[in-house]
Amino acid sequence: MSAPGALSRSVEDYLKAIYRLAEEGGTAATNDIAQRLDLSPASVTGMVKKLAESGHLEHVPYRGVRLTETGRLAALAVMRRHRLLETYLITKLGYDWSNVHAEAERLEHAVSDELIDRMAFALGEPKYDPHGAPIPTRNGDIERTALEPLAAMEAGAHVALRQVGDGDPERLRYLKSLGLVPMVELEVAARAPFGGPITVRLSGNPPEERVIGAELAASLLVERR
Amino acid sequence: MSAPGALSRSVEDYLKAIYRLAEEGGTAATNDIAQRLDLSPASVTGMVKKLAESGHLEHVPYRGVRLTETGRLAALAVMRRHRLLETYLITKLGYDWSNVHAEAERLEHAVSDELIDRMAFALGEPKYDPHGAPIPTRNGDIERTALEPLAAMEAGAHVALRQVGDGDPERLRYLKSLGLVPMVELEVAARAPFGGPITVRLSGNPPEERVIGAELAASLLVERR
DNA sequence: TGGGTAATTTAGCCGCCACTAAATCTCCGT
DNA sequence: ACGGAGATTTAGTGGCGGCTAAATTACCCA
Repeated sequence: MSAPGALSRSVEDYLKAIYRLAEEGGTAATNDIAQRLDLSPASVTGMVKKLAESGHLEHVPYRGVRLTETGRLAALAVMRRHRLLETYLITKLGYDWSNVHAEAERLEHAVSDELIDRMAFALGEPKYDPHGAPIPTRNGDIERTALEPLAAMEAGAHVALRQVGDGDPERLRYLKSLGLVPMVELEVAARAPFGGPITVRLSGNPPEERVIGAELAASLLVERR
Repeated sequence: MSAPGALSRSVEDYLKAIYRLAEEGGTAATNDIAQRLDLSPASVTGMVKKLAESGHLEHVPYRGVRLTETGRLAALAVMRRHRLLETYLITKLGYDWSNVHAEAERLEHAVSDELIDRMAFALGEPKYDPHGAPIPTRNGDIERTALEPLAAMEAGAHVALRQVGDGDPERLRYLKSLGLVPMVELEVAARAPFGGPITVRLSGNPPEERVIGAELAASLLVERR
């Protein structure tokens, strides 16, 4: 739906979802894709066959799916659009970081590459979006970040918060209220055992402490200091 | 496709086309709609029936179509989105007025009203788009301009150019090269008979003359001075 | 190693929105 | 008043991208 020669909205959503799944867990299973896109597994099978025929991915029936280079580039183009849109909406139009996701999700299928490039220029060619996710370049290069979840850090670790998921507005509002935004420096003050909460100390004056549930801590990506 | 509770892209295109036709020539005939949207007349009949059932228009078979208030408001919402998008893209992102139409045409179906309102605010709530078309308000009010085509002016008439069509990039580039942009003051210097060209004098220093073909002159809307 | 369960695919379907071909209506001019 | 041209509608179809229900496959465990 974007510029000429474009893929359908559906196709773009599939490619993006498959890319993200591969990024996280290795192979993308039919079920995972269905869950991520809120579709029935049967629907996914159908689309996957079409995408295999169009050369966007390889499909071994009953096994899984892997993007081809073509598919990878298409997925990255969508992600570039999404992340630049989020950045633009927040920076230039006063959106709150907690609810830009939905708007970007619709626009990413409608904007042309020209518009995206103009936005990128207006923003000074940013490398990260406001949630800390790296923005792919026009050519499909993307920074391979080696971030770890906060949940994996041992007590005493010094880390910088680098990236948070952009999908859930409520969670984002909560994180912002805690001051947990990308680039904040943290020290892991304590870890409760058995999947309990993590306590972090914000480097401020005076330092403040935050207690973070295990699930939330698993979704915060940090870099060691 | 826009914000929640939205109409499909097709429906929005139909409503907009019908509104524009009614604005110009009174009733909107099946054939006119088909031509404007580049669809077969048979397709139009089908969609028109659906739109009648959904209460967006009244349809007297074999006669014509008229928008209901619901349909009118929906059409105006799309036009507001389109015109504000064009204004924003030109003003804030450096688009040329000759080719912003296609981009706006796609985006008008994807942007939320929140985004449009933010753009309007950033632009200072403009009343006209860069081609001179009035921008409907949030509430669906639109200025009823009483403009006449330049082609209808007699020799000696003093007019201001107020509005030009936004659809044809090449024509827009040509107009711009002639200095024929909205708000320019003109005097009709001469009219050739039998649908011949019109010569206008631009109020400048020194005044310059332009010869405009009849067809082009019919598409330029002016206001008497 | 044979089942049972969960994942996946197939089969058949539906809504949306186009299309062509054929039928029908309107209306104008003689 | 009527015949024909042109406009419009009906009938039947197709692609896209969903769905459910049923069949099939993979895999783990006893």
